[in-house]
Formats: sequence, structure tokens, C-alpha cells
Amino acid sequence: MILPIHTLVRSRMAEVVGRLYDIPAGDPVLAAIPVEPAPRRALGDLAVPIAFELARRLRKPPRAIAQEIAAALGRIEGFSRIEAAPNGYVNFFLDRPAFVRQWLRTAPAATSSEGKAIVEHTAINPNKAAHIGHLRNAALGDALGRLLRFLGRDVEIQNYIDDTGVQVADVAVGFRELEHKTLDEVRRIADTGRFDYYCWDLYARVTEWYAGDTVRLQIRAAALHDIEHGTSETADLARFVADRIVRAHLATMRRMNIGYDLLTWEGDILRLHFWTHAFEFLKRIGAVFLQTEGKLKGCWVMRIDESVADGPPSNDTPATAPATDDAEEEPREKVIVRSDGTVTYVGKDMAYQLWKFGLLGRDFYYRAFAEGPDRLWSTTSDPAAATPGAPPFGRASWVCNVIDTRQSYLQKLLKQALAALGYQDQAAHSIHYSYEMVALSHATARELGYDTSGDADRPFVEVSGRKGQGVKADDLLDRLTEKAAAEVSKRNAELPASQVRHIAESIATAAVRYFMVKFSRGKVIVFDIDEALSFEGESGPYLQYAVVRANNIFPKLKERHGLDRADLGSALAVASNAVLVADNDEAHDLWGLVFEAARLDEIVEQAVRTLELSVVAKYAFGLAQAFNGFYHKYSILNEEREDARLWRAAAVAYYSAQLARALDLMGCTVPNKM
RNA sequence: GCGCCCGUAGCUCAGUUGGAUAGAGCACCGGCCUUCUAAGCCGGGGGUCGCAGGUUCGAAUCCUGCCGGGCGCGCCA
Repeated sequence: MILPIHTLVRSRMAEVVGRLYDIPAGDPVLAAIPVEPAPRRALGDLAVPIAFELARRLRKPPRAIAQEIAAALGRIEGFSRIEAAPNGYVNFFLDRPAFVRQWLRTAPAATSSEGKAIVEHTAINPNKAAHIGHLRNAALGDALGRLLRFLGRDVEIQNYIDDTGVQVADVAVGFRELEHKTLDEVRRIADTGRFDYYCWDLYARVTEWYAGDTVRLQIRAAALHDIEHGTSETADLARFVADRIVRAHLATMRRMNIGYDLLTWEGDILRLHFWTHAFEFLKRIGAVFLQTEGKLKGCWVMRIDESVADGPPSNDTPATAPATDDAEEEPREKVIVRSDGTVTYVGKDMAYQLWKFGLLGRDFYYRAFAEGPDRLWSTTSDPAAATPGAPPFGRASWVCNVIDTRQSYLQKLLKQALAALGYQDQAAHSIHYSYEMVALSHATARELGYDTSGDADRPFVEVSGRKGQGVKADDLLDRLTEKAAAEVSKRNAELPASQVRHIAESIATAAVRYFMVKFSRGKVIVFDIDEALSFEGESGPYLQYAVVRANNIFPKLKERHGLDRADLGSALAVASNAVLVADNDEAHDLWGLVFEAARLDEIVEQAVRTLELSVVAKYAFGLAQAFNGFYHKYSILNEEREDARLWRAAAVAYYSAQLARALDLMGCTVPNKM
């Protein structure tokens, strides 16, 4: 664990500096002492630049201060050396042998006393196949859940299903009006082919059909009404479509190693009158009110406070808040309940959010949606359909909604509604995990045969389910699997087809998942098919390969030297430390690999704190690079000095375990061959 | 118009709390498979960090203004 080391360095530093220069304990200089990884192992492991900060105050050159601090620190348990660099850094050298021996033992599982965290992600409209935009969402959401669990948090993953929205209604209308199909006929289509692909095309056709004559929009409105209330054929059709498409999405996500704890259906929120309940709250408190004049007359609206921050709450309120003295600027109002009495998406979401925090005073019924090793629960509004034994869902202390940045405005409203109801704490723990969208590069759009003339002067082409324009998730996975299978067969001619297939699937998944997290979240991914299909350079397969090669060493080590991977720890206990503590490239390179591998915990902590998961991807890649360099430079099996062989094997064993953990955090598995 | 995001090598992107010589992948050029898997490694060329001010011992990073691009701001979700 590297974290306690930072803490140790910080506290000893604060103590010594405070004593040396008579600085009180509360001084900001001592409150947050920066501890950085040193740029090169020859310079040290941890570096503290505090002397620069003190230089002006003490009117002394940084170098002299650093020297005084280093001398005063003396010896600290766990460090072999502490020295002042000529430029003013105080550098800490870890006791290498002690740490390698310690790290080689299995790391204790982290535990957290914080309450349950709910992560909502995926939430694809159940009316068409999943596309690459949805993959980014799911890859990020799933990885976030894994990171939180890594930190010991109790995590619940929810997938929201909008089964009563316009998108499902549109496909139901398509089957009825364009294809004149009965429910039984639609069922036959679903049973005999790729239903999500079929609906993908149908949805695009319906969109065009509406555009052909706007009168047809009334049909949509009627269908929507039917689905929300009625037990009509259209409602049955919509129910069927939603159920089948959800199952298709689950299958797609399974290929990505993504699963859920609970499916929450919007229809259940409606039927259980969650909204009615939430509405009473909001009315009583005055958070929503009936507009009696203007164009919003007859609507229940919420006044929008533009000052509500999007990110984590900052406690320093800006004293210089810009005075909105312009009277002509009328306050923004957001419709929550339409004049016809129906509730908008925002309203339903508020009720859902309140439920997530256990604030609604109502609960769903639950049914088992899928059995098997990863049992999946689903909400239901029918007590008779409930399955006994459901765990206590909801009641979280931290809620994170993974939704792209285009919904920032609505997520802000959600937060504000909680605050307006007096739930300041929950509002502060209502997190919008916002990320930028996925678009298509012109080259890829052209390759897929889309008409991009409308986007000719734009930097990229929009992905649009409505237009049926995009790369389907399963198509991408299929292409990757096919390509990976060819590569695996090429290298392992003796492998049976089933095993090739299995490995290829693992590679394909890693390729997609790594691709989706390697970009920082604020960056638009301009999806280029050739780039995504690459297995070289900074890619998931590169990382997998770096673990596979390392793991291959151990059976041979056992065979040739009779040394078991599990016994490295005890073998090291009697090995000489010389190869690790020398001041030469060999020692620095060996230690460098181990030290880098040990930074995983720190990286995870940073990724969760900043909600920037790309740091995990970048770290894993850098670690793989470090190993590949080491692998080429230093042999293990052919190393003649026994101590060196032992330390190297230990370093590689530790590295490979750590990189495998990092890969697992991104939902990637490690094949035994590639 | 208002709000949020982006601008770093030819292309795609990293750059942590402001800190040591601004890095990586792709592409390009040159090397390395009788030695643990070449999905790899080593070397090379390639930079006004959008522009201009400011703060600081120190700025790609923080502040202000501007320029360019994207996305929001609906009785859609």
C-alpha cells in the first residue's frame, strides 16, 4: 500500500519543518504538503518540493532549506535514505527489499465505513440495438462500480429502463402502422432473428414516416397515452418490445463483462405512483408551483436557480456573486407537470432520485429477471409477480448517475430539487458523472454508407439512433472477435477452435473497453473504426499481452529451476539484497517496475476522487510499457545469478498481479495465451 | 444571448495538488526474432502547449480578456 507512505512522509515533514522554522501546526504550508513520485528512480521514489514554498518566507535558498530538512528528518522506518537534491527537492528513497517482500504478500482487501453507493448507468431506450455511444456509458459506469468496490464501498448498479417513453412508442407504432403486424407476428420476428437490429431499422423508418406528415405525430401521442395507461394491443406490443430489447442489451453488455444488480422500470415508477408522492412533497415545500399566466399557464413549474453548481460542492460561497439586476430577464421555469396533467421526464427522475436515497417513503416490488450465476433483479409494480428474497435496494448515501454531458442541465435540476426539499446532504451526494459523446469520423461514416453531406463542414458526424446512424455495439464486437481469432490462430496453430473463440472474445472485449476509458471524459470521442480495431500500441490487447507474456515465465521457472510462483516470497527471505539496492541501472530498473506496480491503489483513489477513469487506463498502459521494456532488457529464466533471478521473478510476479487487477477494474480479463 | 466542455507533435491524445529535461500511441525513417510469445523492443526526425496580458521563486496547469470548435438552454427524453 502506497497511501500510508504518503501520509507518513507528510506528517514527519510537517513535524520537522514546524519545529525547525517555528511554524505553527495550523499553517497552510504544513496542512497540505505535496508528496510527488520522483521523475526517475535514481533521484528517489517520493519527492517533496516544500523548500521552494519556504524559500521566500525564510529568505534562504531552497537548497539550503532542503538540506536542513533532510538532516533534521534523520532516519525514518521504511526509508533507506532521505536527501536534499541540489535544486531544492527533498527526496525519499524507500527501503526497497522491505517493500518488495511486503508487497509480494497478497494485499489486504479494503473496507469502507461509508454507506452504499448507487451507480446508474447504461439506461438505453429499449427500442433498438445498442451502439458505440451506449458502450462508452456502460464501460465508464461499470468501471466506476468496480473502482468503488476496489475501495471497499458497498455498491449497487442500476440500469434504468424507459419503457414508457416515446422511443418505445415509436417502434410499437412502426409495427402497427408501417408493418401492420399483430403481437403474435412480432413475437415470431423476435424469435427467429436479431430483434434489436430489426427494430433499429424500423425505428429509423418510423422517424422518417413522422417527418413525411406531421399529422402522424398525433398517432404517436395516442400511442404514448395508451402505453402509459391502457391495456390496449399497442401497450402489449410496447411491453413486448421493451422486454425483448432489454434482454438483447443485457446480452450485448454481458459480452463486455458488464452486469447489473437491478433494472428499474419507468413503468413501475408510474404505476406505483412514485411521482404523485414526490409531487406532494414538492408542492408542500413550494419547490414547484402552478403557473397561472403566460405561455406556461396551467403547468406546474420549478424555478431554476442558475447558481447551483454542477461539480462537487464548494464550501466557499462566492461573495462577489454577480448581481442579476436586469429586470427584463425573466426567471427560468422548467415544466414538471404539463398542462394536460402528465408528468415530464424530469418529474419522474426526481421521484426516482428520491427513492435512490430512501427518501420517498415508498418502495418497488421486486422480481427475479434472470436466474443463473449472476442473478438479476428487476422492479415490478405487481405484488403477485414479486420474487421473495430480494435484497434491500436503494437507500444509498451516494448516488452517481452516468449520463452524457448533454443532460447536465437536467441533472442540475435534480440536485436542486433535493436541496429545495431540504435534503442538502443528499443534494451534495447527488453526482452527475458527465462525459462527452461519441461521434463518427467522416471516414468511418462514409465506410458505413451514411449520407454525411449535412455534416460536411463539421469535424465529425453525429451518432443518431433516430436516424439509424451509428456503429452497433455487437457489430463492433463481432468484427473485433473475428480479427482477434485470426491473430490467435496465426500464433497458436494447435489451439482448438473453441479455445480460439474464447480467447478472441476476451481480446475483443478488452479492445473496446480500453478504447472507451482511455480518453478523458470531457473529450468527444470521434470514433474511427480502424483506430478501434487496432491491437497495437495503446490498446487493450497490448495490456493483455503484457500480462500473458509475464505469466508464461512462471511454468518454465518451475520446470527449469523448480521454483513455484507462490514460493517466491519465502525464497526471497534468504536472498541477498544486492541486486536491488545497488546504484546501477539493473537495480533501478528492477525497483522501478515494482514501485510503479505498487501505485495502483493511489491511482484508483485519484480516479474516484476526480471521476476521471482514464487515469487508470493510462496508468495500466504505462505499467505494461515498463514491463515490456524490462522484459526485453533482463532475462529471468536465463539469468545465472540466483539472487537476481529470484528478485526479477518476484518483481514480474507482483507486476503481473497488479496489472491484472488494473485490467479487471476496466472489465478486462487476461487470457492464458494470445 | 446565457451556461458547460474542448484547443498540447502531421493525426489521436496524456500531462496528478502549479514543481525536476513537455510525454505516449498512430504515421514516417533506421535497427532487433538460433536467447522467457515481434500483438513486442531500441533509436531517429517532428512542439510559438490557440492568442494576449496577469499572479508566482516557478505556469501546458491558476486568473482576466480575446479567437476557433463542440454541446446545451423544449408542455422531447
